[in-house]
Amino acid sequence: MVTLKQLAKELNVSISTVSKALNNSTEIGGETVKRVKELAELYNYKPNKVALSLKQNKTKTIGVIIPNILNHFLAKVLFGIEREATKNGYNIITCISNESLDKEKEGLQLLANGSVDGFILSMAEETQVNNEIDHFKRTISQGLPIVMFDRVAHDVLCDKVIVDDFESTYNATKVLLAENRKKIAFISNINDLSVGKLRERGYNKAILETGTMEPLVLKIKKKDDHPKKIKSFFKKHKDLDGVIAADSSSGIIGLNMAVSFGLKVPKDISVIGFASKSDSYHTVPRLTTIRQHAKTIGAKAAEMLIHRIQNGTPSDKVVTKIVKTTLISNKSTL
Amino acid sequence: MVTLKQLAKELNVSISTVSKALNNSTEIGGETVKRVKELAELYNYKPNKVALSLKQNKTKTIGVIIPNILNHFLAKVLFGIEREATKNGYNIITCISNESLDKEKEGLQLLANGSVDGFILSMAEETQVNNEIDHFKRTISQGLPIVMFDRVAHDVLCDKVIVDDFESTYNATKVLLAENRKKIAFISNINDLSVGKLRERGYNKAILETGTMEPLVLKIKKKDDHPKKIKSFFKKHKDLDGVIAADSSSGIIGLNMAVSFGLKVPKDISVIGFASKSDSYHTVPRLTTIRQHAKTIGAKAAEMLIHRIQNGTPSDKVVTKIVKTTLISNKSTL
DNA sequence: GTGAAAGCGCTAACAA
DNA sequence: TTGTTAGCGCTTTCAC
Repeated sequence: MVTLKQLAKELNVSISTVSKALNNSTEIGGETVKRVKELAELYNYKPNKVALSLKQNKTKTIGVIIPNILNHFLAKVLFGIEREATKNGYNIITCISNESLDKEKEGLQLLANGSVDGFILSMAEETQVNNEIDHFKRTISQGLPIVMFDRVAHDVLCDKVIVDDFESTYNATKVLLAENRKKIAFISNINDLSVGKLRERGYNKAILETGTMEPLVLKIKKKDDHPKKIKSFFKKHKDLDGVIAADSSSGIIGLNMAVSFGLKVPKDISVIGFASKSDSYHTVPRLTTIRQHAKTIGAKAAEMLIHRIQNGTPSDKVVTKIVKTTLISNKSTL
Repeated sequence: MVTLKQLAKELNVSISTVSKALNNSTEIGGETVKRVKELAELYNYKPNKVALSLKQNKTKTIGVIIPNILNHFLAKVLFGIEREATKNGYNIITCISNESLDKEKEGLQLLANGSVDGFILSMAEETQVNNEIDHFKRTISQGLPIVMFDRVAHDVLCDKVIVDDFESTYNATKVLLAENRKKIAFISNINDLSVGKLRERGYNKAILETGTMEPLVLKIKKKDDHPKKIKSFFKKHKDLDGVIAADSSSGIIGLNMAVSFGLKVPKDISVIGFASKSDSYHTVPRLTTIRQHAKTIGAKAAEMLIHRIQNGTPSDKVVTKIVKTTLISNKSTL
């Protein structure tokens, strides 16, 4: 890489002159500016990012700590973050915690050494289960702002972007009730997560409000064989006529399973699940889905963090943004 | 963040003494080392990464340029890269080209300013279609090594990690032929990509080798309604008894479509597709899949790049690694 | 209009 | 055993 020094030498001027010329300082004569710029262009000079970061004590880089990049929702949030960051001249360094508390801590530690100006993260499952939040607080008190999304810790004072999980399943359940469904189940493989619990509560509330129906919940563990679990659940409850799925795959598996049993969807049974558009293609008929607007969530989180970084917002002045879900009616409901 | 300077001041020693003490230099007396380490511990001192990078002229950071993070295969490769990188003390900065040539160039440019020690990338679709490779060559001649994976440019001299695309579909088609299938179609929504073309050729070869059968190919465009396209294709070819899908969703949609038509899988029709384990859950019966070992591909790519960075391998000495696919027989084939 | 010098945080050669 | 100094690449204040 060409440096200012080399340009200066070749032009027989000082380093500071070159620097000023390239930064369009009015101090430097027009002729000199021209000569400098031409040579810089010729050599494809780019200011060294590392030197700049050191000098200005900011990296224009955001640390993103994500529990699982194979989760379509989380990947899409990352996509949104990247886009917004790039738009604002920021890079992102990604750490994947793999749902592990230790890896999450490690990522935070590793980047809190001047590598990044702040963090965007969603808590690892293990972190939520153990309710560990000291490492977040420590990072913030070190002066590195955090924006949490989706799986957030309410006891950590920071900006947050969340989904209206409770309302989304409450409303979805209401839709099935309005279809006059009599036995609506709730299927979830994310029951250890805060968002999973909220979604279950939304469902429960709608069911209990009927006064006649009882919640019927299938909780699937990570290590289970998901299709198998769902299959036996269906076999056990032959009179099921509605399903609300809390995660992206249970709805798809559920619907396909129902079809394979010879049930007509949505005549015999309705299904609503959390899923993206491309996922909703994975069923015939197409799945009626709750969209979380993952990209918006990511973009919003990035926007909030960058705003905070650039304005030096006091760390006790925090905001929580709720991104509302949308119910997209496809052919798996009446 | 605490700096060496602050520690030195508080301890009444020089900065270099502190530095050496923390780096376990034998030059420094045991007592001093102890004092220094204790204070460093107390203040949770971490060497400033940026200063280190500047000093040592290497960042221990890898730039990853990926076309689309919502693609499960690519996301999984990224996962593999991240894991291997972290294992070796490297961070990754991710740029998403979104299949655009310009964004790919931009990402390369933006990070080739001292931000990273090298790149791992898969070409954007637009880049492949236009066959533009100058920006890669320029980056390499700047001294920044590149490792390409999956969608690679054969005319760029760099390390590569690829899949045995041709053989994978050739062999898969052979499997269906061995089942005595008489009308086997090939469905693809990635026909503009190098890998898509190779997969088609593998299928073609196997079909043509029968001497009696003709290739039957459905090419789906990005903007098409995929299920609709597949549906009408099935309607047009009622005697279809086998499907090879080149991408991760066509196989799933195809199988589910067949089931919804009342076909028995695999009795009436067999389906093989490229998909991950979690995707194969999205069909009933479970899809027989070609696994690409995405994580291995990512890990291998990272390993190769780091090796090259740390050993200063001459840029004309390159390696291509082929990661073989595996056919996982599930219930969508006999 | 141009240049010298300091300093961001760190390491390492050299001096004491 | 410890300290001084130079230097990584850059910006910016202050002299000239």
